[in-house]
Amino acid sequence: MPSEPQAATPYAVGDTAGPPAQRYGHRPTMKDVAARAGVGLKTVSRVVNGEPGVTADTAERVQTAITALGFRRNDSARILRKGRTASVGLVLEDIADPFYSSLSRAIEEVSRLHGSLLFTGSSDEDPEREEQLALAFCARRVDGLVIVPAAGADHRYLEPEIRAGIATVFIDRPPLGLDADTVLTANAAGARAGTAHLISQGHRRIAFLGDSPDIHTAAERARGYREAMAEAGLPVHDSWVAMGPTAPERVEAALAAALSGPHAATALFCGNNRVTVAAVRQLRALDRQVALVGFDDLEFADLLSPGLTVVAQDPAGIGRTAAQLLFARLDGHTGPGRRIELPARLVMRGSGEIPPA
Amino acid sequence: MPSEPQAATPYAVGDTAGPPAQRYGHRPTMKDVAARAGVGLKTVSRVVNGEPGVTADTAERVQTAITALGFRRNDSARILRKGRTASVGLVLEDIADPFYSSLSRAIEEVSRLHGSLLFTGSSDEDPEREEQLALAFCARRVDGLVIVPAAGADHRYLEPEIRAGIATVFIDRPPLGLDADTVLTANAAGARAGTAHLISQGHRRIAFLGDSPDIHTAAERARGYREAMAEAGLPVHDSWVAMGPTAPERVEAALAAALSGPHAATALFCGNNRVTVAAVRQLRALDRQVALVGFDDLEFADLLSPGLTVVAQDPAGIGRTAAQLLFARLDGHTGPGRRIELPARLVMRGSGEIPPA
DNA sequence: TATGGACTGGACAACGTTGTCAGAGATGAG
DNA sequence: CTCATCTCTGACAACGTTGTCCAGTCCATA
Repeated sequence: MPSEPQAATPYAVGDTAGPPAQRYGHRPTMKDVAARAGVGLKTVSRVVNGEPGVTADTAERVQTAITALGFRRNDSARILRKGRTASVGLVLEDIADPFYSSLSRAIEEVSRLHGSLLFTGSSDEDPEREEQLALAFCARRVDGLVIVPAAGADHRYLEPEIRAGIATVFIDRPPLGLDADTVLTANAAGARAGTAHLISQGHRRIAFLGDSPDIHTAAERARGYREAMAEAGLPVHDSWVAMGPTAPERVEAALAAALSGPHAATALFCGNNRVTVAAVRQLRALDRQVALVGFDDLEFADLLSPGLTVVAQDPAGIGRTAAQLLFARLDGHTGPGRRIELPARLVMRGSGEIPPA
Repeated sequence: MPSEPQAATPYAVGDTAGPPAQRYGHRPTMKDVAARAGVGLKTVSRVVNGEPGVTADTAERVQTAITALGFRRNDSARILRKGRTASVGLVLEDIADPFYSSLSRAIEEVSRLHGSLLFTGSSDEDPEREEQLALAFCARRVDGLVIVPAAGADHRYLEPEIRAGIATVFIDRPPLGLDADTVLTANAAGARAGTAHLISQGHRRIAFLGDSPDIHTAAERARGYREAMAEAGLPVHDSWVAMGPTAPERVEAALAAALSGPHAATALFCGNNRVTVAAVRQLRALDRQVALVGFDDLEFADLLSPGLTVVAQDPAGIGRTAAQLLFARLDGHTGPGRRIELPARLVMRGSGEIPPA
């Protein structure tokens, strides 16, 4: 079984001793192709790139040599020479999260249309790792960056990069200390709509369980919740609001607190999909039917009983929009950062329509 | 709004006219740093790479110049010189599919420990796109490739690449026409176990709904199903087996066929998660309680009623194992391709334990 | 036959980095 | 004081590609 060494410095080219390029069992270069075809180096380049100025006859000789040697153009060298890398870096929280993987896919699609490849890295909500990843991408001279900011990250570290021309778009959460293109969901409005929906079903005591308030989306959703409550003239009891890490045990504790005591809530607004999943599991375990609206849609939401009422985001839309902003900059657009908010959509499936007990 | 041009050639560096490197608002190079610090070029290189042989005093002058100019080493050039790129390419079917995104995350983690960055691309089950992506990664001189073969792809196109030293690992499905490291789930065994479980619950007429038989995993799972049936001495009626595209409408039709007529099946084995989701939805719509076992676990499987019995794969394990094989090769391991099969696990949650009607 | 133009092919420098090697000072021994 | 040794530094070539530019060839025309 392979071993598992610690990386000295993550994201740095490993320091192999000895002469360079040794580990490749010799890669033929254009020079080799030229020698074999009996033509000049530049002629090979022309053939490879489909440039005009080569006789059909010569071109064919070159082609033959290329396939015979198994030549493949070295894009590293090409990149070095041309200055554009046709690649984009994507830093997000966790590619295994369906929300981010949908988003990633949308970015990939748009990138493909523009001929770009995609580097992806997960920050795990760690600002240091976000920075390492983003800067490693910059060192590779990606043309652009798409970043889901980690909680608490200060993005001024990107200033030299952006000045140097790396197009940068932030998604899901705004950057800190920087003006840049940003694509967000209308988190507060969505949460307000979700909460208002519960109120319209007759609920007066509604709990909010969300992620840490230093995560922008979590804070915004909490704000929307409070606004909706205030708008309806409803008080918010301390025991109803829990914000912090979303590990299932934490959610269970928060849920137990919210649903007990003299001020027991009759409905639940869950700040993200992890909370929703944990809460639904816990309610199932407790065998309690409590009204619930979650932020973020889930694949099986319609198959639960009752179906899960959610405030759905549009991850693919966010990704697509972000990528479009990015490539617009790469195509020459300049100007101050644009901020686009995509609406969230209330999807009623039953759990949010349970009346107060 | 940004425009959406068609890419001339996907994954090729865009042809910008004019002198190269123009779009960067000048990136300082080591030469610039050297000039500013009043030292030689190589000294800057030494400082940047932490090589010995530089006085603390000189090093500090260089550091100052670096931060003043916002210098960042150009890894493209470094790569060109050193020959190793510290990057890995991952080609899979669809990064938005939770199975593949978990897998991707695991590969990313191992890569990070080895100091490598990850290129990701989705083939959408199109062999041509798979090849385009893989070769584009090779042109960037990734050190290694991890590939989920698209249905019907012939992988001999990779021979020159592998000969040239690009470590290659196939996952989820074996390569065609090539000997290489491969990490698979024990698909047939898993499907056999799942089917046998239904049989042990008293079912005699069990349907199999799966993906196209030219997808290796689908074929293997079908084989496992047939083996289990044969082992129990049970016939397999034609109307029970449907293999093909997994769009919901197709699944609905197949399911209707399997559950009707004189040979109506009493239980269902679903060949992958997309089929399972479609089938569960359809059964719900028809309001029928039919025994069901699915291949692949689903996030909410325990929250359905009844809970979903599945044959669970271990995507993270597959990804981790594949990445370990890959880096073992990069660390010098040679020899013929290794083939590792990871077991699938039967998880009983209720839907597979419904008795025959 | 000479001349011009169109076309083809190749020599050369450059992209930004790193490996090699040799030079410049400083230090110590004889 | 000289020579050897050691430490630090920098000049230079090379990685594989592409842009520039010039030289040669071929044909048609004056």
